[in-house]
Amino acid sequence: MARQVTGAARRVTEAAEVLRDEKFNARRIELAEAALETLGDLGFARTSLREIAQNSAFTHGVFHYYFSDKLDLICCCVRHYKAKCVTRYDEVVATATSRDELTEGFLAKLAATLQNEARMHRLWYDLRAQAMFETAFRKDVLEIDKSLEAMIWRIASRYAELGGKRPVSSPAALYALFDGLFQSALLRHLADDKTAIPELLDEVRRLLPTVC
Amino acid sequence: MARQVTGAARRVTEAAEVLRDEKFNARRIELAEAALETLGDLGFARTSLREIAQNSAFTHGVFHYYFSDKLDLICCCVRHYKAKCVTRYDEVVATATSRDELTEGFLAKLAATLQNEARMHRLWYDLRAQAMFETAFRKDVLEIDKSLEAMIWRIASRYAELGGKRPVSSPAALYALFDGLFQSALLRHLADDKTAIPELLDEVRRLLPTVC
DNA sequence: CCAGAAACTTGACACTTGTCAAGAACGAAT
DNA sequence: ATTCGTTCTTGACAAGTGTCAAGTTTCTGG
Repeated sequence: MARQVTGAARRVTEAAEVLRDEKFNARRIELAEAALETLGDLGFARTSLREIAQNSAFTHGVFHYYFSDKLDLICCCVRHYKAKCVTRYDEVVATATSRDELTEGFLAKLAATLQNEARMHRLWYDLRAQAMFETAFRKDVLEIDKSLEAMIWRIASRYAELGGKRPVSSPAALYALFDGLFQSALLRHLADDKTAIPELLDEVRRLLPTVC
Repeated sequence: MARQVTGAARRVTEAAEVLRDEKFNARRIELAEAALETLGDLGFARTSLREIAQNSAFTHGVFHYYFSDKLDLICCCVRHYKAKCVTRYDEVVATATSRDELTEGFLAKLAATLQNEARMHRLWYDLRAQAMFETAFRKDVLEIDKSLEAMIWRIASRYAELGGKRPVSSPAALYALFDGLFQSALLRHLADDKTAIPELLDEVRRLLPTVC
């Protein structure tokens, strides 16, 4: 019986531990989300923990309580950010029943992303560049890159399938192409170039049938 | 005669002024080159004027003497850096007499660049990302981007010409494609991925005949 | 209700940063 | 040789940085 009790007691403590862990992790994500706001505004180079704290409901000490250091925080931000991005086009891919439908759905989301989430995306490009200098970022960044490549590949495959074809180039080349176009359009958009978005859409509209 | 003297005198002072300006500019470039060393090592975020000075033969004060502020210095670096890059493949384009020759020349230079100038290129990607946050960089970065696009276009046009064809996509799309591939290969190369360079070469070798 | 743990705040630390002023070294014209 | 403008060095300043320890509040199990 003593054994049962200790067993039950251990289960309870373990459950409590799990709960605490979850709460801890949920808080980390809250903090990461708050940090992303400032990071999107200022970029990695100009963002300090105090600035993050000031633009949020938290004090700068909390960040040190939940993260071992600044890099740990940023890494958590990057990882969290990933989850949001990768599924962006999945619904379009799942519901589209024709090439045109897929094209228009994709383009609409593309334009909306560029318009409304420019800050987050410039942060992504910033962090990807930082990963070339900072070893600590590399693993996460490479992983996200792979996920994005897979995301593009899902779109292209579906598009090809709807036309009874197969994509003509590799996942890597396709991702490079779309990522490059998006990056360039983003920069131009941020530089107040009103033609950036329409020209990106034109380009993609023209490109899709030739690559898939 | 008095007029001639003052005219001559003015010519002399003007000549002296031009000389001084040239000397001043030459010094600025020296300093920019020294700064590029450290920037390539540490990236924009972690590079301070003092660090630049310590890794060079100069003291940190000189930089303030020749540049109005840090951004001015970095801008000068970016502009100077541009001149080097844009002509990298011109010789290959000019001398190649067949598609194969052009391909192999291009690939060789591509591999060498990735191998030997990784530091400078990661700096470029860093600065391009910074331009999304820092207005002061945008003009120069957009200009360099245009030059690089033109550079890729020269290669593609020549390649197409040698096959009696024309490139099938726009300059923008072609640049996006190659830039995206290069950027991804660079990150992998810096992460000690030995397959990065050969896989890039394979990809480009496969791609060239399909786009031109 | 209360003790002890968890969550958070505050303020201080050591250090780095960009900037700049004061002056030294240098060079050239008089 | 002296004077004057250019070039460069040095040291200082204020602001900002990541980090952390000490203390306060809040929560929670008994």
